[in-house]
Amino acid sequence: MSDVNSECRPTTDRMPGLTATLVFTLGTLGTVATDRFTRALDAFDLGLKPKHVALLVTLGAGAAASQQELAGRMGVAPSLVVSLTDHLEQLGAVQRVRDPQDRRRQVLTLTTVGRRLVERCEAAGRALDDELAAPLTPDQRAALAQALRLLADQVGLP
Amino acid sequence: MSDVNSECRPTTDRMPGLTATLVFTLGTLGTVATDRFTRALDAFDLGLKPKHVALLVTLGAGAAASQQELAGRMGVAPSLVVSLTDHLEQLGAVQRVRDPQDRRRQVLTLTTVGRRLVERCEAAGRALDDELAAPLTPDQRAALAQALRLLADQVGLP
DNA sequence: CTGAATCATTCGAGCTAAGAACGATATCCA
DNA sequence: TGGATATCGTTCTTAGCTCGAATGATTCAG
Repeated sequence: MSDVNSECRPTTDRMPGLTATLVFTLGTLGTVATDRFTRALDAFDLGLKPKHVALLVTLGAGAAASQQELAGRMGVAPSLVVSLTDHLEQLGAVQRVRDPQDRRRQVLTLTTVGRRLVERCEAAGRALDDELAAPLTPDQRAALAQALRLLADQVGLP
Repeated sequence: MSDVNSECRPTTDRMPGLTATLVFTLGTLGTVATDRFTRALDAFDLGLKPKHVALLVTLGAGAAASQQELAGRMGVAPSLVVSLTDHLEQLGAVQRVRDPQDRRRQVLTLTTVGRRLVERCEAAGRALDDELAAPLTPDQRAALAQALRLLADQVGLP
C-alpha cells in the first residue's frame, strides 16, 4: 500500500499508462538492448547475430545437447538451429558429434574457441551494461539484476 | 552492500557469464515479453502488432506530432509509420490532419477511440505483468519498475 | 522383417522493416 | 519574383529472419 504513484509528475500530466507496465517496458528496452548488442557483435566481424550467442549460452548453461533439445530450450524452430550451428561450426566455436547410441542425433559441444568467444561477448556485454545502467545507483543496479534473473528463471531462460 | 550474489547456486557450478549481463537478459526477456504481448493483441482481433501500440503510446506521450517526428522518436523508418498509421486510422484510433502552416505535414492525433484502445492494451499488459512478476515480492517489483523506467528515460523511450 | 516414429537437413513461403524513387509543398537566395 | 534545393508523406521494391513442410537416414515397436 505504498503511495509511489501519487502525484509524481506535476510538470506534464501524463497518465502512467502502458509505459508503467513491465511487459511494455521490457519489450521496448529489450529491442534497444539487442540492437546495441547486435552492433557490438558486428564489430567482431564474424557474421554473428544475437541468436548465435543465445545458442552458445544455452549450450553452455546445460549439458551437451542435441539440436532438437536446443531448439526446445531456445524456443525456436529446429531448422534455425541448423543454420546457426553451421555458422558456429565453421568458426570452430561448436562441434557436431554423432551420438554413437543414436546416430540420428548430433550432439553439440562448446569448444575452447567457443568458450573464448563467449567471453568476448561477455566483455562487450559488460561494457554495454555500464553505458545502459549509468543512471542507476549500484544498489539499484544490483536489485535490477536480481529481479531480472528471477523473471528469466520463471520463464525458463538460461 | 548486501551479499545478494554470494554462492547462490551450489547445485550447478555455472559461470554467471552472459546471463548475468543486463543487455543479454533484457534482450531475451524482451522477446518473451513482446511475444506474450503479441498474443494478447491477437486476442483483440484487430490486426494490431506491438508496433501499432508503440505508435499510440509515443503519440500519447508527447504533443501531436508529424509522422517523421514519430518515426524519429520510435527509431523506425518513416515508411513504416505510414502503414501503421494507415491501419490505426482505419480503426479510427488516430486522425491524420494536414498542418495548415505546412501542408506537407500530416499531424497525427489520438482519438477517443484510440485512447480507449490504449486502455484496453494497458489492462492486458497489467494482466501479463501479474503472471510475469509472480516470483517477485511487491518491493522487488516496485524496484524493478523504477529501475526500468530510469533506463527507458536514459535511452529516450516513452 | 516391416511399418511407424524421430532426428537433422533442405527448400520454399510469409512476414517485418528498411531503402530508393516520386509527387507535392515549402524554403532559400539571387 | 522566380528557380533551385530541401523536406514530407507515400509507394514500391528489396533484404533478412524465421517458420513449416518435404526428404533421407536411423531407430524403435510388434
